[in-house]
Amino acid sequence: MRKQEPSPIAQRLEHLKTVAKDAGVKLTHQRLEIFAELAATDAHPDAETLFRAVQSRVPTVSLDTVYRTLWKLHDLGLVTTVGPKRVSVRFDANLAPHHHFVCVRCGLVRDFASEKLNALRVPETVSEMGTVLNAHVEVRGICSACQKPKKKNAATAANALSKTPRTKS
Amino acid sequence: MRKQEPSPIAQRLEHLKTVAKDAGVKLTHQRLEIFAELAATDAHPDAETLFRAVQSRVPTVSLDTVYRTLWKLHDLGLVTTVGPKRVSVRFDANLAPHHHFVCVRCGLVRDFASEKLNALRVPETVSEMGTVLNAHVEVRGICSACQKPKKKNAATAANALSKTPRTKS
DNA sequence: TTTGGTGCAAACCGTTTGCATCGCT
DNA sequence: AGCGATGCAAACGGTTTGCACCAAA
Repeated sequence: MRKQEPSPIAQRLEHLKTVAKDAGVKLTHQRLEIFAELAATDAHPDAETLFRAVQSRVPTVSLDTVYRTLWKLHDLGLVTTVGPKRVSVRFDANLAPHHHFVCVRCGLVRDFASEKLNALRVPETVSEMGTVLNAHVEVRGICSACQKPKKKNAATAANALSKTPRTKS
Repeated sequence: MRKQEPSPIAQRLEHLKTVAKDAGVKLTHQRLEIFAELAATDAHPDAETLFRAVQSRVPTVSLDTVYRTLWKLHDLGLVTTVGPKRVSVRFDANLAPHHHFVCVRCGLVRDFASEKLNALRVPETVSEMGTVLNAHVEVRGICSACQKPKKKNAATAANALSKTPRTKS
């Protein structure tokens, strides 16, 4: 997946078709529209925003379908979600610069320190987006607890929420 | 979780006292307990988790107080939240490695690319936490739209959600 | 026909808010 | 007394789920 292609959106649609066919899921009109809408933006819309957008072209679509489609695409590894998890707000009293390890399976978030990473500089491009306050690295992975299926105490302190592990990748 | 330091927790509590006194907010028993609980962990608990923890020592506290306290501490700059915003899940169809600029005011999230940042390596410490899948940089700041108070189109495509801007005051 | 997808409405759950009370200054 | 903080319960809003219907294989 290099860049410089004329249309990453088209590519994404192509990828969608491949994966969908491969997985045996139907590519309905709604699903195509929803994915197309999402693939065409980098604004990381939420379900409702996508819903409204799609609705203007497919008036019969329902919000539920948007949700179901998005999670299905997520299961297929075609879309990701931003942030640690689709759950509650999480708080942090550590004001010192630090970074996050996020378990995509259980939602656990743990800090780690790194002088090197603290010192990283962001490209000037970002300045055009707004004033930078700070930056940190977010590492995604599977935490140790989640790797041993024996233990069920997945998140140690931050779970009790895993129903259908929406995780894919 | 080692504590060779003179205890960052104590430091945080000290900071809390200073800031609170300075801002003229009362440091009630509940607030102290809630903050202490949060300051003592790096597990980034959610409100309910903190609630349960505090409850064992202060059986009379209510979940509402935990919420109100946390947001108050947030307003005072004593705690931060993890993730883009305390709102809906946001989706992303961009599977290529990329990074995020997040506006802390309106919640806008935009992508930016950077070869250098793509190449960053995380310290080995992280491996102890779990298997690393990927890593990206999350930059926090104020987006251009939010900086001009004249325009009300804060998030351009990703808002319509700001009620009481919990941001500072 | 069988199966998966969709729409609708109700259920769920995390979070917020109105209001009366309580405690500190 | 005055005022902020708290607890309770109700309200809210985003997300999920059960169920019946529809469409494609």
